[in-house]
Amino acid sequence: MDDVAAEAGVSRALVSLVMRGSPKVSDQRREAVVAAAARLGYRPNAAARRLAERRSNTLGVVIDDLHNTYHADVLDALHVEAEANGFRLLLNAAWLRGRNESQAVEMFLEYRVDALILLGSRLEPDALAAFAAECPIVVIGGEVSGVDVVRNDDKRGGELAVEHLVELGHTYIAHIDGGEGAGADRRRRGFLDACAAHGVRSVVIPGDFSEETGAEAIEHLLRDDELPTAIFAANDLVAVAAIDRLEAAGLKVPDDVSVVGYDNTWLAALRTVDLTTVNQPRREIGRVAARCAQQRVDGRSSPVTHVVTPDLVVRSTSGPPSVPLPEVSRRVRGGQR
Amino acid sequence: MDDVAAEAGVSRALVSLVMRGSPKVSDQRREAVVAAAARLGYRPNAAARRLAERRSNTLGVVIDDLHNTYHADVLDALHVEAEANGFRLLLNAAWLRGRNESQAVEMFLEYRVDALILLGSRLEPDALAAFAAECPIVVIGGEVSGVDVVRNDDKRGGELAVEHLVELGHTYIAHIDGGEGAGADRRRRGFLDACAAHGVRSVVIPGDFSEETGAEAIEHLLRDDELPTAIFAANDLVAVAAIDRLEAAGLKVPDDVSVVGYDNTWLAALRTVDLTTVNQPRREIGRVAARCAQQRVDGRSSPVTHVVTPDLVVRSTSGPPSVPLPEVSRRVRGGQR
DNA sequence: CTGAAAGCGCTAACAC
DNA sequence: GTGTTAGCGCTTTCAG
Repeated sequence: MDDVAAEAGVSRALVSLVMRGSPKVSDQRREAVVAAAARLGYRPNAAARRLAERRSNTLGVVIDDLHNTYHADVLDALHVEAEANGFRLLLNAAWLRGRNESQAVEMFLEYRVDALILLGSRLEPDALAAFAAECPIVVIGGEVSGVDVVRNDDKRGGELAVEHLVELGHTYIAHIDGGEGAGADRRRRGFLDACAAHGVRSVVIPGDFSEETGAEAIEHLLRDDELPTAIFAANDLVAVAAIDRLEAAGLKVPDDVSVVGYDNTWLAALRTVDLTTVNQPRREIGRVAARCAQQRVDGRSSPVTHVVTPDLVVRSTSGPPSVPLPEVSRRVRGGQR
Repeated sequence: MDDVAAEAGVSRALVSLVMRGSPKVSDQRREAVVAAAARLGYRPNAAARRLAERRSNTLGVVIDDLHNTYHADVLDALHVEAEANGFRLLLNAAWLRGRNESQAVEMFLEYRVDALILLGSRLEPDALAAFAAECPIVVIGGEVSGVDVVRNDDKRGGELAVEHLVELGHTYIAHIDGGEGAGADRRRRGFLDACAAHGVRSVVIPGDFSEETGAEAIEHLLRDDELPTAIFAANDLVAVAAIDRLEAAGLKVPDDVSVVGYDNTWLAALRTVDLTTVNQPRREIGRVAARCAQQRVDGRSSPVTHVVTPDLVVRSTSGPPSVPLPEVSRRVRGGQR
């Protein structure tokens, strides 16, 4: 830095001002400094800067599972918003399916990031609380208390799926459960409540968020006397696996069975798949999370929970049930179109 | 740190030694220091440390496209290997499809990472060279010179696909090209060379790595008088889109047309898809890249290119052609199984 | 093992 | 606008 100052014929302080874009520098000198820096190949040292400054202007983002493309969309929005607020993003993935999440968080704590954003955290509440005492934390998609949380309204999502199917005329709907997965219990709750509210029969098949679950659930259903005419899966992957198994059994989707997923992932949008699914407004989630972190950095001390509203994306895996409908329902169906 | 030293009743230097795990500290004192640190909630400041140390013990990883799940696997391996060598990984995604890659790289340069790993870089050779002058760079999947490169042998991959199809008895094979995509030209080269070597008819349909390409290519082929009995797609996504379009046209895969993809992504492994595809040894790629970076940090100055060998994963989208085969070939087919 | 001292590269006050 | 003076929190060196 001294070298740059010498090269530009100014003081080191002036160089410092230019480097962080202060407005109170004359254009002439600014250019001289920039030119000198370029000539010398000077690049400010981030470590030194953050040591001298109080804050790092950096948000640490820990991603539970990089394989989940859903996270990527949230990150996009997060990045745009963070950038707009003068923050940089530093990522770290919690490899090995959550095993190293603490490590990832601690690394960022040592880096003294201004705030931490956890995408799909599996941290124990205790561990999370301990970390939250050191640094503002925003959890996306989680359910913990004591930290900021941004998530979609899974219960409403479950309701949306059921409402859609009921409107199509279905009267017996199955739900393939997501087990311990994030939001799975709320999705189930929404499913059950909506089924009860609309007076349709329902059944819940236990499972998790995996592909195997989808196939096994169908096996399970096929053993019953009566197959539901519609299935609401805990997420898109399960839905796709279920469809695969249904078709292997000679059933047509949506003619014989309708299937609805959750998350509106990249997979659901594939034309081969073209899955009707509940969409999480990822960009909004990212935006809200970034703003949330910003506010915590700016001093707000009490954590809040933001719930964003999901919506339904109707594609080609849902349709009216194949059983002949009574005249009345048929008219309703027509009105739907 | 002074506080911890006081609390533990030792010198600050000793605390420093303990914090970075030096072996020449008695267990007794070490424990005293650790306990004191825990009691005070002390956490070393990474910025201060890297300012004082020469190196940062950190590798910066820039990911071109987080939506590409292929990268996630490479990262896993990268992380394991880096960790084993005492390195930490810091990620940054080049959002907006390559537009911000320079920014991401510069950020890491300011952080003074020991080396940079670029996953799927789209940087101009000039820009890359400029960065490489400041910090060792390893490009994964690229093709540039002047930096370390780790990539799979795309040409061999193309050959593998053709060899597999020829063994099944195919005599007219189409290739849906990957255009400007990474490695696409080499895949095409391998395809053409192998077709020539085995004396089978070939046709190349231009495209890129997108889903649209797969569908359009099939439209294109359907307009011809004679449909190839097998298709080698530039990547898995294209292959899946092609299969979709083929089936929409009433053709069966693999009965009427065999399809082979490239990359062995998560998508190909989905049971619904079950795509025969060329597999890139991601873990090996990750491992080699980490080792490469390590060596550069340790002093090796001349960049090298590592080419790892792909292999074929045979699944259910490839099979013998439907046209009746002469007796001779039929026996070959049998021998294959 | 300790204690002291110097310095990593930068920012931040303060006077000029 | 500019130069000066302190540190930021840690590592490192070196004598004891």
